[in-house]
Amino acid sequence: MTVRVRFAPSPTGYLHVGGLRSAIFNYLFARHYGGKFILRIEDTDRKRFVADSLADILSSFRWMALDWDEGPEVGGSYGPYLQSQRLPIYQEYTQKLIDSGHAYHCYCTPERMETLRQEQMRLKQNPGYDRHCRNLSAAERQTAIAQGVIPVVRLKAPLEGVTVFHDALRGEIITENQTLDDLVLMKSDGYPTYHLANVIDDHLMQITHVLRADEWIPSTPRHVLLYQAFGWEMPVFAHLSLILDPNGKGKMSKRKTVDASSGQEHFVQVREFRQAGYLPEAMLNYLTLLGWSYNDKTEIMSREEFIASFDLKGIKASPAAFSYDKLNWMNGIYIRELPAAELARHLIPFLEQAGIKPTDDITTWPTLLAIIPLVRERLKTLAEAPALVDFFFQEIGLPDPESLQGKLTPAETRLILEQTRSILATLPEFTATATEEALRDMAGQLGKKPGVIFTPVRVAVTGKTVAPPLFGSLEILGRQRVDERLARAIAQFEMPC
RNA sequence: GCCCCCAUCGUCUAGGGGACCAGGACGCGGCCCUUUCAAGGCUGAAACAGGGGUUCGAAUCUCCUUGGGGGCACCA
Repeated sequence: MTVRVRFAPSPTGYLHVGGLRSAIFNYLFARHYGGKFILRIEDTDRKRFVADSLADILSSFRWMALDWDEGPEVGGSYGPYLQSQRLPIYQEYTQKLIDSGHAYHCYCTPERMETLRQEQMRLKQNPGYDRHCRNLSAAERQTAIAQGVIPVVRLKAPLEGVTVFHDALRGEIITENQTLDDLVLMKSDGYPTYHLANVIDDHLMQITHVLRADEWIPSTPRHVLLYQAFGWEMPVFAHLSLILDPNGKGKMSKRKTVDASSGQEHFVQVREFRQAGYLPEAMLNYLTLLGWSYNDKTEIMSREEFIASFDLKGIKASPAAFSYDKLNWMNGIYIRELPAAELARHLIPFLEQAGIKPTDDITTWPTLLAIIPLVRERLKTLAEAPALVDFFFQEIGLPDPESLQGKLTPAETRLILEQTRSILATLPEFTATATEEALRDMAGQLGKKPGVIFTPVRVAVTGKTVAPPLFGSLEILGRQRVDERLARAIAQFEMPC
């Protein structure tokens, strides 16, 4: 039997990082066992439908290189893979349930359901359908139909006994049937609910393993009831623990937040991570290790290594808090491991978005490729690059005198800048080693520590107190531009402030 | 309120009766390297939620308590 698993998002919003992790687990599981990874779109809620969310899901998958074997845009022999295109199937199977006595029409209006719910809350009873229509007489049914009420179809859940299912991660989960109510299977708009569509499709698509989020555990017994009503064999269930907010309090938020103390933005949508300059490889690595582990040592694993070793045994049942700190660290590692040309290619869109055009004017401006060795290990995300390298590609503003000075006096600063300018102007070769040697000599002659005199030069040339390594930067900027920037910095000290 | 799930350093985790006065990683502190910032190296602080069992022996098995999380829609 070949393994067949699915990820089944509903297109009600952009793909969430929690959903992505479920997708990754399914994907790795399928690839490990040489099975099929199916993408099915559960678009049965017409009210919450978001038009471009399907496109977002697909593009997020492509970005992550989670290739699906069956689903939208690739097809497959168990389609269609959009539930909205499978309505006749659900109707057919619903009728079977009605015919076999496992389901019934319910004519209760939304208004009645609302008052019922409020009454139950008032009496501190458990909310749930009171089975009002479960045993309607023919006359009562006729009256409702005559009034033009469009019914829903409900499952006739057993009133006593227990429903048991086996979760691959947690063992037996037993539910008292009296805690289950008669859930809606078919809505009055003719669309199935998740519960019905999910069971029918998993069966028809021959899904062997259902790896889905923890939050589905409470409704699984109802799914089991449906499998039993249809007389179908159940898939293996494995419920994945939830991802918690970084503080460990509650399910990870659906909206981006900003951490008050660190200022770190807490992204939640896959597209946000992408825009913030995280690499898909890092996301895959981090997310897989959030809830699954290989051993007590390994932190960095490639996709191939994950595929080779991923299975249900390594999955933890307890929820896990998302750590942006650790993701940042890991993303930095992946950035550093990227070949220079590859990193440059990744960086270009981020630079362009910041108004930097690294490909323009390469005769007068430096090439991105030359800069990469200087900045590579300073990046945690791609989005940090523009602020670090902008001075290579565009003019800088007038350097701030206080930053230029550092701990020096204005007179000392000016002297250093002037001497630097004249020394660099006479250097036969404008290389990193030559400029460094020259400035170190100069420091010795001035009786200053080298680091002290590098500061004004750095600020003059880069406009920043924190910048890539100075001498490499000088070489890339070139003699003429360095000279111009030194001159402008010196001018700062010619007029009294 | 009712039902369900979970429980090792702040966080992610290793651990499945003796190999553990609990190992790794992120983060945090210190030192080294160093032109700033990083990166890197070394190093330090930091956990078995509590209480009953079972056992010669429990982080590991069991029960209870506590804590945390999730679910109770004509949403998925």
